[in-house]
Amino acid sequence: MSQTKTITTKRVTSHEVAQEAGVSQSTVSRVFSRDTRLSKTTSERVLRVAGELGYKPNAIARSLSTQRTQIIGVVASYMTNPFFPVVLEAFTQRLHELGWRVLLFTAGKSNDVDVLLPDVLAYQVDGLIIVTATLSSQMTREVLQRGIPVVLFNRYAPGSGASAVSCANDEGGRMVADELVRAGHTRFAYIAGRSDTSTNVDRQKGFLDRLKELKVSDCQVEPGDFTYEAGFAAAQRLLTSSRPPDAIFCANDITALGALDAARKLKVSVPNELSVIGFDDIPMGQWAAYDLTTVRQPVEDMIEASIELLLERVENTDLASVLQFLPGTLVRRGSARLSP
Amino acid sequence: MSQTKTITTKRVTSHEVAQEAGVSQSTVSRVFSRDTRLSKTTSERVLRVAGELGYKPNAIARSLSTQRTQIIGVVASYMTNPFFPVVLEAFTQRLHELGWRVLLFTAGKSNDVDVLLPDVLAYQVDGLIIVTATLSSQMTREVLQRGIPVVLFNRYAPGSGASAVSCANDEGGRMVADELVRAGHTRFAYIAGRSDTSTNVDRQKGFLDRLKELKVSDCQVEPGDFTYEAGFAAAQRLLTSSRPPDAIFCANDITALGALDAARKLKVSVPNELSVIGFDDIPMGQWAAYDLTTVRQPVEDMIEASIELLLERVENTDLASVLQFLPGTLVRRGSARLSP
DNA sequence: ATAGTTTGTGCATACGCTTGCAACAATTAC
DNA sequence: GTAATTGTTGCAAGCGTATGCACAAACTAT
Repeated sequence: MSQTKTITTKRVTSHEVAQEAGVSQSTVSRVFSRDTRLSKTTSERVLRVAGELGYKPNAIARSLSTQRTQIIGVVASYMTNPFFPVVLEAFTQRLHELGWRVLLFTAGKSNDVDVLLPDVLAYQVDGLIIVTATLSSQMTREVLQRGIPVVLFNRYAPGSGASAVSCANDEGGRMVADELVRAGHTRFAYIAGRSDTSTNVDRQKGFLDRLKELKVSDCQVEPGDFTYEAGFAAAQRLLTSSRPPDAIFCANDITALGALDAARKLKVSVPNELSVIGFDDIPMGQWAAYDLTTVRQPVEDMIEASIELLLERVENTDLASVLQFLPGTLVRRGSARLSP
Repeated sequence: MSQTKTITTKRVTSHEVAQEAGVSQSTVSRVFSRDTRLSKTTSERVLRVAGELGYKPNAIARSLSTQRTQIIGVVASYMTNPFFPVVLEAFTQRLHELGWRVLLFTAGKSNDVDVLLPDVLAYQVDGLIIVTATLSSQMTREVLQRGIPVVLFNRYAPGSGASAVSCANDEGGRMVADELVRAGHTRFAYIAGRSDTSTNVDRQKGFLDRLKELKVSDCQVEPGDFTYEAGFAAAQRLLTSSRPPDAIFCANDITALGALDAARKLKVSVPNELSVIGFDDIPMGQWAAYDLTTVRQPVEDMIEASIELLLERVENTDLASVLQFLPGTLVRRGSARLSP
């Protein structure tokens, strides 16, 4: 009378597999932990039975037992800046390949990671990657004290105890200054990002410092917040001012795109009358409408380095924190008039 | 001689809190489960002690005990299409507000969710949201059989047993056809997305069906894959053909942006000579350079509906699956010449 | 043949929490 | 005053897996 296999929701446990295969639960466990000393025969039999029953070890139970969740908490937001989604996707994929899972956290409007963190910690994440926002030094200490290593991506906080991987932003800024001056530009502007980020501070400082070194004093700084809208507005202000710049360096690419659109709207010819350079190298920079010259962050390498730093410290909690800066490279496209 | 508080990594458990507070472990547990019948005094004392010791209930242990992880698995990729990051961020945030956590999965190049899923399931997620890619009907059945409800977002698979929330794509396509015809366009084109997605199929079908109903037969269909590059290439082909269209409907916004850039490059005036309409309403459509007319997906409502559908089924596994289609709305901007 | 190894498996406990049930104290009813 | 009721708390048994230790069997070495 068995018309169909009854749709029992009951989960299959290692005990049931053990019983069915005529071995102990520990043996089943060992089969799935790839414990060595196990006879081929039992091992195969267990695997076969497990397959038939549709058994998969319960990661939660395993986590409780091993004191390791294999989960990495990732804090990321600002998804409207195309740089972050791409980074998030790459992190997730790579970590997955390496056998780790990603618990995702998004800082809301408040951008207050400190509020999120207790929830993250409750899930006993083995490590923490912070792609967006910063966390208070107090919170960082608390996390690290629990033995959970933290890696900041694309930002850093020296003395916090958290490791960090970032692009060499100051050098990037200096490089841009060099190139623009060398190509004969004379009136400069910098459209800033949020002033409370190391990213913006360093890019700005590198750019301005290098200009000063090159005896250039003519550089206006417009405030911004890393958005397209800010870039558009700032560029509009600059280009309609009494003394418009002939070169604008933007805190990031999305800001630069805004600046380019402002130039287009004002019929300022790029790159003849105006050079625009961004920072990040997001995919959209390559679009025909923009063809953006920019400083490329070595994203792949940065992610690889972040993961390596993190996992090292998951294995060995005693390792000291490390700040790592990877050099960016100038990508020459059509939005800036540069010497070859 | 105690120079500094020793940095013991040892986690604080409810037992320690219990001991310190002079109560049983169960009492501590009850305090944190907001169990009612508890005297104010003990409750407060426990909370105070817990605070001093920095105790937070271990969510993993709790999950094992309650058979509920409070974790929702989310599958999302294609982060280069700005539509998805925004959706992902919104999902994450909303679920977090409601007390759930998000385990993120990204389908790699292979786009094969079926491979990922066992890993997802091992973590005993309480529910599954699939924003990107589809999973085989066999896999769906397997998941549902384990009592894990699945909601597909922005796609659907009738008969699979998975619930789904999607925009009314066919209606959207019809609406676009209506508007374009009404405004007097005569030569139409559709730049498609990936042909194996319900999203593309329905938008295309709605558009073409409605054109036919309106006795319009002049409509070319160009293949595409939901990317900017595809939109650019397809539009270029169309606009340089012997009989270029005066209206292009694109499978999604990012494709439409590519089409617009192709038009700009070819000096085809928009919207005078050519109308372009997209689908999604991504933030970039509002940019000055594009000012894209498009069909807006009611993302907020769709997300809210998805979550409601999912959580209902987490509570009550017996509920039947539901397909829900929410109407999109036409956002009139400058990229299309339409009647008011 | 005997002692010493190695190999393969089971037993039992731990991981940190939830929760049904029992027990006790405090209250109320009579 | 005793009995019934209510309000608080503790006891103990899970949840599903990992793993140290013990033990039996199968080999080596002598």
